Amino acid sequence: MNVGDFYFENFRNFVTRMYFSLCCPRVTGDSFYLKTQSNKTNYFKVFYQLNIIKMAGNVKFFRFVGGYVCGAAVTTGSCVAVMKLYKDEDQREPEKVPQAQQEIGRYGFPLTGAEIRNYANHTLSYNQAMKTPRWVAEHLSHEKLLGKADRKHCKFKPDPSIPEPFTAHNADYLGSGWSRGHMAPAGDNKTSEQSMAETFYLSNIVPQNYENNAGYWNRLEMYCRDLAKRFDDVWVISGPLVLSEEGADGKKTVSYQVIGKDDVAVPTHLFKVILVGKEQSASGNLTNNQSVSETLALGAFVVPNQPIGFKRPLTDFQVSLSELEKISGLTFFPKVERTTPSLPNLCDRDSCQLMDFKDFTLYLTARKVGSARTTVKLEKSMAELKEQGIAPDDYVLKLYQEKKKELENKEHNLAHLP
DNA sequence: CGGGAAAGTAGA
DNA sequence: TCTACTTTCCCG
Repeated sequence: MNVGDFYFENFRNFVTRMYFSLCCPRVTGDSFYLKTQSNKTNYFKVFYQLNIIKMAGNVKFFRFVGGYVCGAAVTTGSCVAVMKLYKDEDQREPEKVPQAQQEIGRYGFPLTGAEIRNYANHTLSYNQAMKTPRWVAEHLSHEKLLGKADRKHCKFKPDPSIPEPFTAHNADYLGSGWSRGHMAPAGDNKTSEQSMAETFYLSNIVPQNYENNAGYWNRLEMYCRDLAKRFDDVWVISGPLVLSEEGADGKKTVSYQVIGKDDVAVPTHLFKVILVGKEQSASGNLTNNQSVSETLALGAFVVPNQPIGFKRPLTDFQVSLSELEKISGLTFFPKVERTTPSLPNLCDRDSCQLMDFKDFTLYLTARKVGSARTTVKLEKSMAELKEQGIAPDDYVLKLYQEKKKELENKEHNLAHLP
């Protein structure tokens, strides 16, 4: 789905909601919608702010709805036309609802907000009660991981497409003791500023333990990106879990912290399902008797939302797909054939080995050396590496020497300014 | 790569 | 003078 279609989905959702709130105000009971329903001017104002501005510069949107709809809405300043369109649409295709259901549903059934939401490079379903995503899906490929989009230019912010009563805010997280953990990682979106910025919407964020986020989970995300070098396609679905705990009395209880004024749910665990496609080294096309599922391999992982050291291999946290589906309430990749035998295990086809302490520390050092702004900081990074008993590899050494020259020149010039 | 907090600045 | 935002510095 392109960006225009994405905006159109928001537009359609919004119009549908407004339509329902106009029809049955007593049922919605929602101040946000009630406030607007009795005042057409105000209604249009909100409508305009939320939707038209976003779509104004988008040619694809105009094409999608046939141009005249949006044109009419904008030029006449009336949403009646838009609503009428949807009404007419409904009348063209009358739903055959049984009599009993017609009465039960006279004022509509509850809305969950769990509908699929599409962004430039990720797709998610939101949980309006938890104020976190239910799941976030991505497709990784070698090409899409190239680029130089920088997370320093991004800001965490509420997702504008999530209704205000159901969204988390930055204030919920700040000072809470929990970090804002991406489900679709920023690092998977180096190719586009736009798609990276969208991963910073709080609809893609869950409260995550700092050390877990920067450490084990970070390395798991790196492993996924590494897979994209060896497989043509990598699909990743990530999300939060709240799992039960058995007390001393043997009773099982689900208990989880909530943070901030919005009561954002802190997950006890995080899951990640990884499905890989054809291996890049594979020569030739599929043979006729090779089924699609044979070219796929899958791994499902459940990781506690707490610090996890380097000693724990990823396979410690692997679970069967059916087990994860049972505890998450989700069915993953429903279009994949589920005939026996089950899908090949990712950890049989690939290593499932995360970066070890030495390589990870070298990687972090390379990052720090590359971004050092003074020679003091530069030397400090190298000293820290030595303190941890790790000798710099060729790559770090080369980066260090280049950066050292660069900074010495800069600081020399600065010291001799008139 | 993954994050945060303190310090500094602009505006009411 | 207080608040809100940006810049700078910091951590694993």
